[in-house]
Amino acid sequence: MALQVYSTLSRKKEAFHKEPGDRVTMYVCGPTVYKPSHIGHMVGPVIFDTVKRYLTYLDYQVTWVVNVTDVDDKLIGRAKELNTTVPELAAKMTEDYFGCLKALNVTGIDHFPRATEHVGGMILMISTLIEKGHAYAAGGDVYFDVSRDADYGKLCNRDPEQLEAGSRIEVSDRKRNPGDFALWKSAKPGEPAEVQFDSPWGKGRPGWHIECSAMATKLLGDTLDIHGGGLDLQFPHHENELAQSESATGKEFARVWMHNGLLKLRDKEGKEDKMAGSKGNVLNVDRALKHVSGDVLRFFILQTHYRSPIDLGNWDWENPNTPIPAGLESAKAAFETFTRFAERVGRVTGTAFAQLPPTPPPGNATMTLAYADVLRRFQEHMDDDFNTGGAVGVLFDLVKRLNRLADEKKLEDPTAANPGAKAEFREGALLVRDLAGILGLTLAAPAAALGGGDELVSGLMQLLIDLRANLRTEAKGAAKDNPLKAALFAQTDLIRTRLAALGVTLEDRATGTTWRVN
RNA sequence: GGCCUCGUAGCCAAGUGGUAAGGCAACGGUUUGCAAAACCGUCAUUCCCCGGUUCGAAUCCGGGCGAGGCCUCCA
Repeated sequence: MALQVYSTLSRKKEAFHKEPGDRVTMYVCGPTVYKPSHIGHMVGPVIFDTVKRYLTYLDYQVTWVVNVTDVDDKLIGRAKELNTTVPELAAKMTEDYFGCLKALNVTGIDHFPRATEHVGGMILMISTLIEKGHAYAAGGDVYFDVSRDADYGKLCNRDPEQLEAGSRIEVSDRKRNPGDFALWKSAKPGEPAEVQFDSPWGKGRPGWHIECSAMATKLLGDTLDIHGGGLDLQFPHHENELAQSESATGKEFARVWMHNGLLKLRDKEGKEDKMAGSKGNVLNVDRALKHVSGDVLRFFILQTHYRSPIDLGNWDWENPNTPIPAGLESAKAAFETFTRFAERVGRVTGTAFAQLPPTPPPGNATMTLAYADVLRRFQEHMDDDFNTGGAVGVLFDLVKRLNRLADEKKLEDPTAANPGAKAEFREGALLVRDLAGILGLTLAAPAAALGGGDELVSGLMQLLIDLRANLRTEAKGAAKDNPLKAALFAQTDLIRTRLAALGVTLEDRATGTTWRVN
């Protein structure tokens, strides 16, 4: 089955319009950098990063652009509150955003254009729109004329007439129609000079929608292959982008429109809520990362199909005993299957999971029959509109199968030589690594699980483990009726129980004892 | 009011015409000095309800009930 992608514009899955080897352009609306990112801000980046990874795996040449809105009302307001400047605030919050992307292994973004660096291009596009009669200047503002756009509303199925009936809060008397939207906003009294730009219509700054149109066109051309963003941006943002871009260029703006679902959660009473600053139930990425790894956050997002709302489950967010929502706790527990497996690969093969040699690119790869079905199922899911939830299920199946193999053939037992089974295991492990890689999951144990790399901690742990190992050897050697046997085991159990109370789990294996911080 | 989603086990979730993936939790078992981990097994005769189409429906159509998003520069 070839790749199918759902487009909001047609409201159905369509065969992807490009051939492997082709260049693919992708534009996704990015953040307004005025506050630290919360986990909801990561949903889009994780999904589209995964889209790019899969397209790249299929041999497409993907160029991905995400804009950074570094001038707007919220930035101006927030900078004033913090007694700082808009550029300083924007720079700081952009750094925060980049840090979050890195933590979630979002590595595929090729360009991050800043709105303030492309004002010239926006002015050019606005001028074109005025020349073509699609926009008009009024008192220092410029508005897009919705009535001159015959197919306005086609993305979201909106009727411009209906918009008039709606209660628009900011009905400016400069607008000809209530549905018209600002392309250029004149500077207001008291606004700092740094948010004022020169234009043919006087000092001011660009409207929100025009920045995406201008920057996407500049960096990727008139027609995008994929335009993405959150479901909440469908209207008015994407509708307006589409209208102004097609009016300016006369060409189709985007072949495929992809919209990701939003996070949802429920309070302690079980009532559904959205994450919003006004409710106080915002989970910043920084805070979430204190409790779960970036891998887990990413895994959590990818368990659900990207077009569905992502359910965080119940969260008593005011209670310090429930620092993260139930859904994340559950994802954390589930993901340990993978991190433990990755560690096991190290024990079986003698090579750390992350250091496994690269697999030749698809096409050249000779997948043995043993795992061909796994790869096929994985691809079928991903080909079906990037069904990452189904793909994750395949990954679980594969890991279970390899664990069974390792159990049955005793692959961790150094005395049981079994080169054939080991080779089979190793090949499966490579596939796990590759498939997880397509999803952007590293499967690395979080640093915190190993004591944060603290040498003193690991030294002390090794001391305890060695001491305990001596006690265990003594105890095992003691005769059944020797009271010392029980006494010694009581001591080894005491160490383990006390460590557990501190959040450290000991695991005794044939090859020795390992430890982890929960 | 208009536009658009969604309703699958205690919880999350895939499946959109051929007889219900996967995960969390729970409970048995193997293994272990005992644990942990891993593995095996149990856990929805049924997919919100009522009709219809069909040889066949969780999937399509109509109606109802319930939840949510957007129409306000919220990702």
